[in-house]
Amino acid sequence: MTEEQHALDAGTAERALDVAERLVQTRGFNGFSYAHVAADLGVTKASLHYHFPGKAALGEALIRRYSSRFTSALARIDVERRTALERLEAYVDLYADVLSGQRMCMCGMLAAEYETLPAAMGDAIIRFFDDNQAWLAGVLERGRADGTLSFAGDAAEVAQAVIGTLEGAMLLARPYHDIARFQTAARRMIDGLT
Amino acid sequence: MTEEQHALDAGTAERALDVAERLVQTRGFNGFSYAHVAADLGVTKASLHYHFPGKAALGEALIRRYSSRFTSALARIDVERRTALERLEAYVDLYADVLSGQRMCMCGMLAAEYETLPAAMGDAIIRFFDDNQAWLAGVLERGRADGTLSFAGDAAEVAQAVIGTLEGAMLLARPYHDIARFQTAARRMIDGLT
DNA sequence: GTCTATAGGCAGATAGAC
DNA sequence: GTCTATCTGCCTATAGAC
Repeated sequence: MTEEQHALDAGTAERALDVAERLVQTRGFNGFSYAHVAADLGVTKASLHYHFPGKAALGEALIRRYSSRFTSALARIDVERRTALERLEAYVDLYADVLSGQRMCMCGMLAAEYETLPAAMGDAIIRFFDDNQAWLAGVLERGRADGTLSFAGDAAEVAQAVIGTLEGAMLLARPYHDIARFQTAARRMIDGLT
Repeated sequence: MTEEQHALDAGTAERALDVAERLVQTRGFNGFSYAHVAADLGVTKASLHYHFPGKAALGEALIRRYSSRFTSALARIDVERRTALERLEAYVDLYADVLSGQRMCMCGMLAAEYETLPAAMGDAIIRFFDDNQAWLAGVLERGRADGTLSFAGDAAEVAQAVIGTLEGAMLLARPYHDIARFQTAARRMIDGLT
């Protein structure tokens, strides 16, 4: 089954996650409601409550799926790219793809709203960034060891800085509707590591 | 009249802005209501509607005041700091001060919610970042000219990258309740320019 | 300027039929 | 699984007294 077919055949729960994910990434968790999702899906709010008991559960499912897909993407990069630089560029492309869909990184958006979120969602967001940082730190460390990357200090710190740079660049590119703004910042960041 | 006295004596409108500003910076524009502000102030919602006809007007007033104060802060830096590096560090301190109050940069928070905001607020946010970028580009350009800073390419691009780095670092530091996370990223950024 | 009272709408959520 | 119907509460906002 192709990915396209899967999207068409997906059950209500999965399609609800698709719609809710887009809404969170464009409007924020506090900027959408069950009514929005239901209308877009052509079902009633009550139907959604069958699949997700409440908005908190929906939010947790959103982060779970998003994190899982991100982890898979990182594993794919490990397989498909050889050098640290290529892996770094592929990582940046993950963000660029999100932004090209007029969206913010879901966990970046949720980080902004952190104070208002159910505790379980907050914990999951932290884990998302921890996992990203750990993966990136590994790439950076190996790149420095084999001489293809160059930076001073702790790889974990640089990994943090990389994630912050990408999230910040996305945050600012969106109001301007200008993906080039993101690409320029990302390019400068990578250049600073080579 | 001292600033402290001013804060104590401030009229309802000004105090409402103080409360709303904090709420926007911690919870987002879609994460607070007139009821929150009124309760914190000890007045009724109707009273707030006398000072600000609607939430959109309140939001515009918030950005207007925030931008005005930021502009004043930049002018003060121009007067009080001499070198480009000192000005850059003072600029970073503006952000650090916001974060140390457990807050996100107001315009960074609003940038995340951009899609859901009244058009006038969106335009004002764009102007805020444009003004910041213009000021920073000037500092960077002069620093490069006198040899105290070192970077390649367009100063305006670097200014964008600096703002993005700081906003991104704030965004990520908040869920961790860890200001050091911000300071580390800011320090690395400045080191990359010297 | 601030209040009480109220309007109209949308939020998240549930009960129970089909 | 999905529906209709309904609930309670909060939202933004207004009218009019003091």
